[in-house]
Amino acid sequence: MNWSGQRRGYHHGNLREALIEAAQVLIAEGGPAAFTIAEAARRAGVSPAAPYRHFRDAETLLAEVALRGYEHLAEALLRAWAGGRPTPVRGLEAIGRAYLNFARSEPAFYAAMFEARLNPENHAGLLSASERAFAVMREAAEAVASGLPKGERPPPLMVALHLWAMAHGVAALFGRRDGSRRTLPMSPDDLLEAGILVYLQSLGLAGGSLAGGSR
Amino acid sequence: MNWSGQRRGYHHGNLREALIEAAQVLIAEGGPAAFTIAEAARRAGVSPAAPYRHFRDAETLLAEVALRGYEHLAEALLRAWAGGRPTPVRGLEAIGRAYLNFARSEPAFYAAMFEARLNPENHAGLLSASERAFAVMREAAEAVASGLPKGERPPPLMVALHLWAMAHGVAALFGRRDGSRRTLPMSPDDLLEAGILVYLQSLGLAGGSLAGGSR
DNA sequence: TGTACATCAGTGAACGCGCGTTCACTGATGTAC
DNA sequence: TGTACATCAGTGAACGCGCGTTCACTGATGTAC
Repeated sequence: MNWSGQRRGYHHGNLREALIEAAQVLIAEGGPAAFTIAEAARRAGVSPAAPYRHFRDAETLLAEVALRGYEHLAEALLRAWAGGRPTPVRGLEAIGRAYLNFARSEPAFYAAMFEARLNPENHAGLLSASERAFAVMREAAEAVASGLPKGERPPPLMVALHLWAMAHGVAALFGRRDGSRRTLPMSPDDLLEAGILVYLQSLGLAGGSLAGGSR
Repeated sequence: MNWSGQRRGYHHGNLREALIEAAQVLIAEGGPAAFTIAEAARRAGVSPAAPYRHFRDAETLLAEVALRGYEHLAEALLRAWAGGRPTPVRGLEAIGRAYLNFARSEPAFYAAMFEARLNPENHAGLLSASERAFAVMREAAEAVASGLPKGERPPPLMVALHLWAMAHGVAALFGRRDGSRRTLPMSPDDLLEAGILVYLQSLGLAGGSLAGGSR
């Protein structure tokens, strides 16, 4: 075994992981289109044929990055939710922040998940992994809704979808760190947080005046 | 001149437009990565060198598609807004619908605009074109805000950004017509409309109960 | 109306490139005995 | 502990491919006179 990532001669020891990491670097630098098997192999210090011992083809490697992305996102959202403590509303806001933060701090995962145009049918586990991530938002929406009087409860699934859409929209439009980012009068974080607050207030949660500022 | 698009011998007559259209078909089929100058030339019935009489390089052609996309989007949003008639709130909802509809009915424009990773600095006019599209949302948000008592007005720019983010999020996550689309208990249109309604209600507009349904 | 000519949008051949993938192979690893 | 051997993760050379782009060229167009 090779636990520190150094080469040690003919056998790499950890090539599968090294290739995934190299792919992430390439994707983070230039999007899914910038990832090639040949370049990933080069960066892992290995011949261009070596990756085929670990992945059927290039798209399979890309799908593995996307899969791990969904898993990491699910973990991050679950951590942010924190079982709905201190309150479900706070938890929902934290989920939004975590989503945005994930998009920014893991651009390779994010791009593999949402910009690579992978067909989930061709990659076992991709769809279910994305569903596990969404399930966290759904759970949060259900907890929030259940805090409302029975006659005033919005459909939790709808609330979860709105949360996802708002977080995704802010992340996609304003969350990029690179040059394509637009200048804004407020940080993406504040923008998203304000959006979630406005939305939740409408449901009878997260009271307080909104006029005149985002916080 | 050639007003019907047929070739007529050595000179194409309308190659620039034919290339842009071919590019759109390719992008609609497989995203920005599926667009190549060579294939666009082939589809326009022309040698691979011909495009260089009209575009400096491949990225410039792609940027032209994105530019036109922003222009078409601005037009579509302006039409939907309709000067804020019958009411600003209705106009804002119509803008949301139009945005979503644009993403669906013009997948090539949409992908060139948001998935091609074009740097606006490298393509004159791109940034300002996107700003013109956003200006419509901003105008709508200002009209909506000005209908509120002075002390309760949210920052119109923030409202416009929230609208954009929500519409973009729904379009990106659920608006695709292809296989990567997730199954939903409601149409993307209804989802977005409900989201906008919930949001606006919080601002003291668009009254009515939201519990139990999306409309 | 006819002709000479400048313009310029096309051609087609060629280039170098990097990619994905396959193949027979080789050498390191680890296990059975 | 030592040895034979199966396994399998690597090599490196090769392939065919399609791309972006350049170049000298050609032929259609339209304008000046």
